[in-house]
Amino acid sequence: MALKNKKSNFSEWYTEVIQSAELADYTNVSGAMVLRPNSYSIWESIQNYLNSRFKRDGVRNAYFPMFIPEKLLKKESKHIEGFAPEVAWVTHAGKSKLKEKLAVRPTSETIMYDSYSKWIRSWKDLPLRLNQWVNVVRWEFKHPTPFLRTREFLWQEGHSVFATKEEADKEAFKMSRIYRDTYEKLMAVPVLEGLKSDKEKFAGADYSISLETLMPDGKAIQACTSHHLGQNFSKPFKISFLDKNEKREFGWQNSWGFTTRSLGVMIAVHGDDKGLVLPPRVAPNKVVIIPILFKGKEAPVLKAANALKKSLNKYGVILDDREGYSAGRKFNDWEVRGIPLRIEIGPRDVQNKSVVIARRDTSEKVTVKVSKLDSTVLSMLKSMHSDMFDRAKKNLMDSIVDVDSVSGLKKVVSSGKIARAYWCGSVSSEDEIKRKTGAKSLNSELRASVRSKSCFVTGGDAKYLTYFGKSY
RNA sequence: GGGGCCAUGGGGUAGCUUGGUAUCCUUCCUGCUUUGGGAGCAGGCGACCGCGAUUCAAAUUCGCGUGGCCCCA
Repeated sequence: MALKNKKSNFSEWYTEVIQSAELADYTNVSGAMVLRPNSYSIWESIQNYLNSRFKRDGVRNAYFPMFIPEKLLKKESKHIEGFAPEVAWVTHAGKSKLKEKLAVRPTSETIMYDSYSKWIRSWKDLPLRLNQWVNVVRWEFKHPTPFLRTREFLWQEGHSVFATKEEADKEAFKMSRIYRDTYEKLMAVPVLEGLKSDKEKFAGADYSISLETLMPDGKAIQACTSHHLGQNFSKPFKISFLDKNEKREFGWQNSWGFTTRSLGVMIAVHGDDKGLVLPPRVAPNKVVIIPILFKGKEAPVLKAANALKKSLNKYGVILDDREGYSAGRKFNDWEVRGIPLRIEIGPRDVQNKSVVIARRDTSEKVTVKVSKLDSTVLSMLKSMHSDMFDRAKKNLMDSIVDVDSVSGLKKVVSSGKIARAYWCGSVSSEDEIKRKTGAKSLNSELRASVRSKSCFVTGGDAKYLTYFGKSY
């Protein structure tokens, strides 16, 4: 069963990869999908990585309820304004109507900060930095796509309170850095890090830092976000403390989240016409061993294959000793699932004390002596990661085009690329861009010099060097 | 937000115009023979999205619902 061509028919290719690699499945509820073990185990790799980074930094995990009373959700006006159209409500228990309807969390600022206000009394209680791994529900009416846009998804959301704005600022950028490492060092996905525009920032934030990248169909996608909330929530939620001078102050807050959308981005960026290609560091199983069995000569090959499995166990090895399937069939089975390295061992190899190793991303095959297997596997996994990242990075960079007019921007984004321009950042000019080109701002460079540059829309002073694109 | 297309075994499909007990491929199961790139032969399990209407008879026509895909903003 050959897959659709990724380049010419991305969305069908994407759907097919997800089905044939057994990553996810649809359910009877639109936009609610099953994460099958093949994708959930990748999510677990991401969890492990993020948890270790968070904990090393002093963040602790907790759990808050999924039901948020209506009046809590409404406490911060911009926040509820942004989320209201997508909130799913619980209104009944059995046949009886609830006195106050309950929101199924679209995000947990409001329920967490209600607790925070009770716990924080003194400067000694700060900083408070908690994270939770949960599901959230946002009842969108755009077409759902597995991982990329679903009505229920999994994420981690971190929520912190600091005594000063400076500390909060520092953390917001640090978290963005951790996310960037997760994409780039774990998943080999290059991203653009930058500031969201006033129009596109999180509902209730002072500013949002995001990571953005480009999908193979030429649409950009927001990969994750880290928000500085200022005192926008601490005031209505009364998160205040007595400082060292016995003065009552409101806390400075951040929230930051990383979702299962990242799996979709990774699948799309790295997959090819044979199926999924897993970056080695997220792959729960990095190696599959396929014994080549000939009738009457099975025993020595299987014995050698089992010995290999034992010696490579730390990489998470699958030994495919299923009977009745041809070797070629097994090759294809594991290629669809994206296992980074395949080791073939047959009678010829047993004789020579060698094996054949094939790389999933390049299809390159090498024969190595068993004595050098461990070091070869290690170095192949390493170069596979960096090659995958470099290829994707080059592709992303080649897709960025500088423009200095709205018509120029339209041309670039219509050709499936990302436009970059000096920009004033105003909501009105972003509305104009959207209307004339269908593109949105993605984010703006954190460290670009904009001195004496003028805005490509209004001609006034530019404040940002900004990326624009059609987007998910 | 606006417009268009579609729904048939686990996956992919034919049949629909012109109503008559559903086609083919694949997966899966059994057996034999195979295995260095999706093996072969024989046999087997498995389906018309839901509700209603028209009709002797509905996968096919009509209405409503549910779900999916595409295009435009």
